[in-house]
Amino acid sequence: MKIGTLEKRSGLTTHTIRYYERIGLLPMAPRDQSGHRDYDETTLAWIEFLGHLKATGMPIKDMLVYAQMRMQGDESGQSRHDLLVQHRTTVRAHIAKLQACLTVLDGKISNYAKTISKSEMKHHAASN
Amino acid sequence: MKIGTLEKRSGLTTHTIRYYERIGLLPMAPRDQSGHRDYDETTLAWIEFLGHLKATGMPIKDMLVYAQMRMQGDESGQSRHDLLVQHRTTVRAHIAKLQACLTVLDGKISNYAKTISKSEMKHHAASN
DNA sequence: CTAGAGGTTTGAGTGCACTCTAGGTCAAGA
DNA sequence: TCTTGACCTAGAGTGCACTCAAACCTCTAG
Repeated sequence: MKIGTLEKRSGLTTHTIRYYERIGLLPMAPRDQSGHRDYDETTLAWIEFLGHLKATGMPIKDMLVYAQMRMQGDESGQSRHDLLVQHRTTVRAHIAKLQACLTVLDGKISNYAKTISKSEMKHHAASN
Repeated sequence: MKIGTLEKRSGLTTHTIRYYERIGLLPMAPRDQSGHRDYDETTLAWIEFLGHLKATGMPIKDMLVYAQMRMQGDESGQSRHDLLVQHRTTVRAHIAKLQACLTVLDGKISNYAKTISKSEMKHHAASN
């Protein structure tokens, strides 16, 4: 698969794909006879997983650590497990915080709703 | 209340407080005779609310819109309400996405856990 | 055979949200 | 009186995660 295809299938731009390779998030892609990158399906799965880490707020630094361990092979299984467990804790805390904020937001919104319906009543009364 | 006190009570640095004022997120604080900012409790409440917007991922641009409406006074009640309702939708979607990612993460983690316990069994068998 | 689409590299530029620096003023305590 | 510390302004610098530019190469269709 060429980089343009991967762009369409992964949702990353070619710019970002090359950038990820440059910094080590993606392994150096094998090149064809004319020097063009040639990807297989596993890259797509890896990018998808990186997307999950990114979506849950993991900084690139940390993804890099995970990527390094992944390149080290099987012996890093425990460390990768630990890193993900650690990250999961962070994500859970983040969700909890968002939900708390959502509650505040709800309160604020219903406050506005009350104020608005009151001012509607006033207008209604005035127009009678 | 002086800016140093507000720093302690709000959790923002004085740098950030002045920056927020510069860009219009905080109203120009009244100054005392020597030109120092003098805050009251309402500023603290406002900063706290800004914190909720920030924590839920609202960009400063949007907070600025809300801040402008707030300065316009009561007539902006409806717009402020609408903005918050809009934002709430965004936040809910964000939480849903995080939870979906969390599920993926859980799957990955239990996969690692399985692999690790298998390799433990192998080591155990080898050491027997 | 030539235009155009898509690939390559290195390095510079962008947008966001701060964060810090330099150079100054001012009030209170030793 | 002198020093210390908290405050002031304008503007420069930082870190993150891209994003784009310039100059070049290579395959394919008309």
